[in-house]
This record gives sequence, structure tokens and C-alpha cells, in this order.
Amino acid sequence: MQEPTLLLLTALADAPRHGYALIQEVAAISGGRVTMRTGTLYGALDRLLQQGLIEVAAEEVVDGRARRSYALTGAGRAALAGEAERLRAVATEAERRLAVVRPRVRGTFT
Amino acid sequence: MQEPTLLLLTALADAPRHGYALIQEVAAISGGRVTMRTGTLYGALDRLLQQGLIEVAAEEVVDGRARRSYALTGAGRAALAGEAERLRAVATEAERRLAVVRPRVRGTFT
DNA sequence: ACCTATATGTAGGTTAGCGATATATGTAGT
DNA sequence: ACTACATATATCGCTAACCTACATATAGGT
Repeated sequence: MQEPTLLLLTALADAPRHGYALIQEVAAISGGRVTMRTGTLYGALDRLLQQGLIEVAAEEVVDGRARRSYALTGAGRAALAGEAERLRAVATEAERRLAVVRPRVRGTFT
Repeated sequence: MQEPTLLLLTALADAPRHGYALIQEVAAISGGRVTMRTGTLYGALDRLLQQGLIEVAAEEVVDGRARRSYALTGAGRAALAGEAERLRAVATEAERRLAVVRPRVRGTFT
């Protein structure tokens, strides 16, 4: 799972949202760093629907515009929780290793 | 940056290592979850070399076998540190949102 | 002789994400 | 009335990263 997908699931974690709102939510979560394109979004939504991680929560017409809301499924919540835990573990390990005083290539202390 | 690449950089964070050792280190870091293939490994190493995130630390012959060691560059250390921080932030946000008591689709408390 | 571990590499295919483009309505400014 | 922007969804083609499988070679154990 790549970062855009992870951010998508995160954006759906607290409440159902429709496509356009997700783009804005992802931007907000990432501090404006990730600007999700519609190509990425709808491709990812199709994929996640197929994988059963999200589901269509509602299809309404608001102000003459069609609006389809998506929500995390149980599997989606589990997948996101697992992914978050895994990534935290890797991040922690990376930071631990970066802090290690590295032995010089040809050994011995400086 | 995807997970295999992240794990590669993490595996190089405390000491230089050669290709084969990286495969084992990645397996160890991920708790055996990720079995990195040579196709992924050498492709990623080429890419990371080109991006200047890693460099060749040593080229030796050990027991008749060629062995090329790679090390993180300054840019690589910075990239890994940044990535770790970012992923931790997303993981934290995901967990925070998962913990939120979600409003029902048609509203009001249960 | 055969298998496993060590060690590096290439070829081909799949998929996710990205950029660009298309469509359509509502709202606000000029 | 016209223009521009925000809302909203969707497709097409490209590229990069990854994976599977294959290829090569030495050392050591059974």
C-alpha cells in the first residue's frame, strides 16, 4: 500500500466522505504536501471497493450534482490499523538505527 | 517511496551492507513479513544510487566472491529521517481517526 | 553427485500513481 | 451576459516500482 492510498483510508477513518471531499481531506492530513489527482483518486477508489476495504455509503444528488459517499468497511478499518502499526514500527526502527553511532568502514574508534 | 525501499534504507541506517545481507536484514526488520527479491533489490539499489541516497562503500572479494557494500549518504540519511517522521505522523493521524466515535450516516446518537 | 547457502544480476509482466483531458452544474464577480 | 472559479465525477495514456522467474557462479556439507 502506497502513501496516497494510506491517506485515502485515513481520510475515511472518522467519517464517510465523497470523492471531492477526499481530495481536500488528504491535502489537509498531509499538510498540503499531497495533492491527490482525480486519476489517482477514482482509480484507487475502484481498487479499494474491489478489495472490500471501502464501500459506497450513499448516493445522493446535492444541488443538482451527483455525490457518492464512501465509507471504510470492517476490513478497511482493520487494514488501516494494521498498516499504521506496521509503519510506526518501521519508522521507529529507522530512527533507532539512524541514532546508532556507526562503526567506521575500516573499524576501530576515531 | 514504497515499503521495500523504506526497509532498504532502514537496513543501511546503522552500517554499510552488501546486497545479499540486505535481503536478510530486510526480512529481520519486517519480522519475516517482507522477502525481498533480487529483482527488487538491485533495481532499487540502482535507483537509490542514481538519486544519491546511497553510495558504494566498498568493493571487495571475499572467499572468491565479489561483494559490493552500500552505505547511506547524507542525503539518504536525511531522506530516511524525513520519511520516518512523515509516516509516523500519518500513522498517528490514522489511529486518532479510527478511535473517533463515528456519527451514523443518518445522524444522532445510538 | 547433489543440495543449500552465499552472491550478483537480467528479462518480462503487472499495477499503482500521475498528468492531462473531458463533462457538467452552481456561484460570484465584472 | 460573460467569465472564472469551485464543486463533482470520470477516462486515457504514460511511467516507475515492484514482482516473478530465470541466469550465473563459488563454497561447503551430505
